[in-house]
Amino acid sequence: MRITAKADYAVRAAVELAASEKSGKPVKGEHLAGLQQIPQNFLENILTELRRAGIIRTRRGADGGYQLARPAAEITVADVLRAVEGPLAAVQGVRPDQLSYGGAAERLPEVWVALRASLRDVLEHVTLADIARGRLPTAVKDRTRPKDAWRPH
Amino acid sequence: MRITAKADYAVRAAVELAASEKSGKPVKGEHLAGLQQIPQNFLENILTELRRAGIIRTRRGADGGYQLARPAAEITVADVLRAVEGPLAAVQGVRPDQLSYGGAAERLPEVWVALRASLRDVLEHVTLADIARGRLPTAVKDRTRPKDAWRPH
DNA sequence: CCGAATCCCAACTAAAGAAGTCGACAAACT
DNA sequence: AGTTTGTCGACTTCTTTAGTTGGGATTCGG
Repeated sequence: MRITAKADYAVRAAVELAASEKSGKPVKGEHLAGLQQIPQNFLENILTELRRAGIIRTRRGADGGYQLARPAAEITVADVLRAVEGPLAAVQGVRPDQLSYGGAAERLPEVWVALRASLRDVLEHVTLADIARGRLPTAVKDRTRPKDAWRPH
Repeated sequence: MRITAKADYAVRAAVELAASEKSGKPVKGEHLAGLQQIPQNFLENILTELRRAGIIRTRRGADGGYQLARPAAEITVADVLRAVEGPLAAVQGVRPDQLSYGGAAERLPEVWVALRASLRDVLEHVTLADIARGRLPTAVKDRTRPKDAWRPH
């Protein structure tokens, strides 16, 4: 249940691209790395994966750089995470809908499926534009509101 | 966002213990391993962690074995997962409530907190008794009902 | 009190994943 | 042509995962 550095970097970089979407100009790797304090070489590896997934577009040469391939309001955090890690939730590398257990644990897969559904509830509804603009959707706000949401559990 | 073999084994073993709760007798490691097809030595390591976390009780010698330390209806899946892995969600090992980013990603921690909250929504409401008896709470059922919850995403 | 059954614990290992780094190469612009 | 920038594969280092092994400590039945 951990979010890796790679996944975190991917989202942060994508959000920065969302923020400079209106300029229309590509952002250079070096600049992007500086904005979010991410090791540049590592970041460029990640950006290449995002390009292969069709999330960003790139240009080489002077005046080159990275930019979103689609409007920021149409790219969700789930899209970015799936591009750099695989499926959102997996048990020992297997997707929860393909599991089958015997004995008393027979109904356990349903729990894993529900878990995945609740991840999707959040991740598929927050767009890069939402984060960049600081206007998070109610699906998120409602879940951060309860005082104990911020408890260090 | 993956559930490790260890976490999966821990929950399955705990559910089996829940199922034989009424017998009042401890279940042997070898038997438990057989029931869920888990490597016995590895399982016993895990069970020791569960004991140290106060989730199960053990007895040695002939007639020894493992049993739940509290009623199965009072132990949630989240309890078991926290016992064997750390906190439910962490970004690069840091709990989401302690993060802070600059630039356009400033609001990103709220997304991670919402994510964790939605994990808790499921995991803190399903008990071992629920799974063993096959009666999952509505918090889970509602999330497995939509047809696309089982889609291979 | 002896011996068998059972859990306890620390140490070890092999394989994979995480987090980067590096250097040569390919495209684009001036 | 030459500089700027992204592309790609290979490599490294460290940690985690998924176990295994072997001896030690408890408990019980006889």
